[in-house]
Amino acid sequence: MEANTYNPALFEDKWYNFWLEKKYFHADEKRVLKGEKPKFSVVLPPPNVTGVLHVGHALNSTLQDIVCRWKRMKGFEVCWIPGTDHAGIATQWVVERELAKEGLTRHDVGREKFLERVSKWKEQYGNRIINQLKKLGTSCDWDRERFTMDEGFSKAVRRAFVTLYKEGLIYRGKRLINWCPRCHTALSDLEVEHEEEQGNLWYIRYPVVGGDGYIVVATTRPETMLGDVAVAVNPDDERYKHLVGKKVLLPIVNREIPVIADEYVDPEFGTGAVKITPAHDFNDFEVAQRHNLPAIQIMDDWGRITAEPFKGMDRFEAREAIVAMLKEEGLLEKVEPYVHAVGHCYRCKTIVEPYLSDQWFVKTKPLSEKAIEAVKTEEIRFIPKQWENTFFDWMYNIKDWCISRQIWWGHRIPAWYCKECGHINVSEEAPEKCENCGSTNLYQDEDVLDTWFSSAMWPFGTLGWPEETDDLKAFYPTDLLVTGFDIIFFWVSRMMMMGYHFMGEKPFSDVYVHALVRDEKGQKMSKTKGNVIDPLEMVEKYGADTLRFTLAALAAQGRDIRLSERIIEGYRHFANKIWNIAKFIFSALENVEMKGAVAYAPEDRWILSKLSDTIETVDREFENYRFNDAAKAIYQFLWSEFADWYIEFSKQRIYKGNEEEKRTAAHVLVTVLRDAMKLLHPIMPFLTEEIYQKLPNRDAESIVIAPWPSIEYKFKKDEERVEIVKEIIRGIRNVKAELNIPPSTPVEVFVRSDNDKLMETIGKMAASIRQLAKVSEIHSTSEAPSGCVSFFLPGIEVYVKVGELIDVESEIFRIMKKLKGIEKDIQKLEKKLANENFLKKAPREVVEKNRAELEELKEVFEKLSGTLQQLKDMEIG
RNA sequence: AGGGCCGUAGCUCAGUGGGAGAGCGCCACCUUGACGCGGUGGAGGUCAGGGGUUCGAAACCCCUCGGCCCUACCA
Repeated sequence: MEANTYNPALFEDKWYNFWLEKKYFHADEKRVLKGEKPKFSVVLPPPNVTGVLHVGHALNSTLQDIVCRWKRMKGFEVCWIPGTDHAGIATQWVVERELAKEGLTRHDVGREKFLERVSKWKEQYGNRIINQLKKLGTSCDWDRERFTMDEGFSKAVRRAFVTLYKEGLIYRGKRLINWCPRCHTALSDLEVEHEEEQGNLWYIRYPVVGGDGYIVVATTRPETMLGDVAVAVNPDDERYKHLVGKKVLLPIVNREIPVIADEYVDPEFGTGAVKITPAHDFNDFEVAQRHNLPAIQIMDDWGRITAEPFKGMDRFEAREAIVAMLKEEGLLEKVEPYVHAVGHCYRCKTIVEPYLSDQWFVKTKPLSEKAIEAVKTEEIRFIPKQWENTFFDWMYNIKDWCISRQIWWGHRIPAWYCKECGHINVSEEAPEKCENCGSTNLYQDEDVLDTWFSSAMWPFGTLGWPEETDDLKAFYPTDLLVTGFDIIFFWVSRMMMMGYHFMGEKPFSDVYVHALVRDEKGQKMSKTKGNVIDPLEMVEKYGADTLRFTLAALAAQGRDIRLSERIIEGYRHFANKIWNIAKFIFSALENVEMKGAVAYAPEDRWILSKLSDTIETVDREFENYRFNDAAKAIYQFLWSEFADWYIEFSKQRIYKGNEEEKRTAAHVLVTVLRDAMKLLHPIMPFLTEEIYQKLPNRDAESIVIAPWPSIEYKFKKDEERVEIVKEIIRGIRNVKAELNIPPSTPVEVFVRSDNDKLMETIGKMAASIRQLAKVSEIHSTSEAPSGCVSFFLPGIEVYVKVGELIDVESEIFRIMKKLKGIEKDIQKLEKKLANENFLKKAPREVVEKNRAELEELKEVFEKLSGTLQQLKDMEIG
């Protein structure tokens, strides 16, 4: 404790390594199974292996760590399982980009070599984010670390797939899906981001066959007309009734297509006539099915046109070309600017294409029911509750989930096709022969599963499923999930579906949905905007504890966090303050013999009582995931109560007291410090350990496993009396400040009170009052002395003798100002208490409180008026 | 189009039916034996605006304005 200022770099790594060596974070399933300890289990949302730690991760893991460390100290066997996600599309993309630098594509190197390359990449960088988490102090059970593609997990995934397939909940079919022509894979509905974009509505004339004139259709995608199979109108639309059943000639292609009637068409929009392109539009696909129309594909999987006369042209080039050709032929009636939502790939932002292809799907409706029920009955709770709506909204409208991806990095679909009979063999291990015809001529499906399919199994896959492990028995279901709202659909709801289906039980009890971390202007942080705050840089500059405390202090429920380096810097002051509190206490201990009896002074009971209140508050706020309130309570206690008042009080005895007084003060200092460090440990693990280790009253090998403090002290009366002493000191300082008397000028003080207990407390604390308010002497008096400035507190009058220092005029001004304020309050209260409705309808205690307040104000008013009169007399005289 | 969130001190935000609060910033003063990353004292608010419910509203309801987000296949 030699250093004058807080320097976290000197001890953070040291203590983290110590904790790892001691295996404090390792959960013992046997202790739980034997009933020796209650369990508390959490799974860490696995970050992408490609990931680099950002503030969102920091917030996420800090909040979990706070709860886990708190529970650990409360005696729970805490099992917090970390790991990483293989992040199929994202990871593949990173490696493909590397290849591209060498001028290669994945197809050039081939599947096997490519996968080797990805694995190598994962070996090299996959643990980066895990190591970064450790810098933050994360207390995960690293012995249980998992990866969504490790051997056990792969087995779990195959088991789940096969089971769902046999139950008819997974099927294969040719459907229209979202396709990313750049990533070259199918995407689920969720992986498509819709963004408003400025486009056009092109009005195109389709000549009516065997008649005169045209039917005009409006479209945002003229290039798809090559695949049109009909024109649809609303059946009730009088304008077009005569045309239904007739044919029109599709321009450029010169194909005759029917005019059909379908409810789907909105007569109000555009011309009320819609071109139908089943292979390239989701709505059109459905219309076509209702009318038994074929789907004509005119684009390949790279987004290139396959139909003449534009074969080989990119979809957007083709749009220009077709519009130009239509214009030339006089078939383009008009063009209107039009804003519409366009789907983009969530990974590479390429515009996605509805694409007709063979894919695997999960039937989600049957799986969703139990999950919905669980949230309804609060078997699973969302915190804050408002997120339930988001969850329900999606679950009620859930659609089948496309789980096949045309990439290589991921869990390969365990399906083998028979070349002889076409049968699909689905099994966990590669079959030797076709189960239908016995042929050995089999080949495996090329596709892999959506990454979210495996992460949906995270809460039980990490515990060893499908084996019936002790871990599963001890730790499933987990207790808490902490995550961001952006993956409620992707991940949270799917874990619920899978958890109930395979475990027959919920995967977790509480889902705490945390905020999004924005920059100080409220904008999302992004590398392109350059407004990111790098948590590791912050750890280096200010310490992990400071960053953690900042995040906790800002984590109010249901609101985004605006973070700036300035705020983090501000909270380092708090860490520094704690450092200095400890420094003072350790130096105070040097000259004290701790053995022997102690006798509490009033201020001792006061701070111990406050400590108990704080323990109560912190416990409650942690229980309710109100991290900001817990942080605030500790901050307030340590700084505003302990440092500002108690430590100042204690100096009287530490520096000037007899042996017993010194010992008592030291004893209380150390008790409060220890318990306060424990309260703070979940939020600031390193600093609290550093201090705890130096405490003479340490009650465990490490604060990590130290018992959570209990509520032992309740001295309400002492608490109240010491509060009044504080008010006296504050009042004297205030008088000096307002009368422009330098704070250091000693003054004489008289107090008058009928409250013997209070007078006794004042007597005991006289030395503190003299020192802290710079008072020369404090006397008890039975009547108001003259030549004094006075103020009044509940049950006591205080007179400050200012003698010739007094400036009568400014004191008169001061009192008049006060009287004015009091008068206003009295009037307000009198009016309230004159209101019969208030007296009749308000609860009695509220009325009583108001009455008492009024009485008190009236008393003070009278006393102050007396003083004022005295002063006025002095002025005249 | 539907849904949600937010608007409180200069800034960032707590506060959800009975006294308008915190941190930072600001002003003045202080080399007080842990800390100037400190101490003491202080200034500062029509709780976005309007209406309603209530004895009583920053809080509950409705409307308006302003900011943000999510969901959705309207060509």
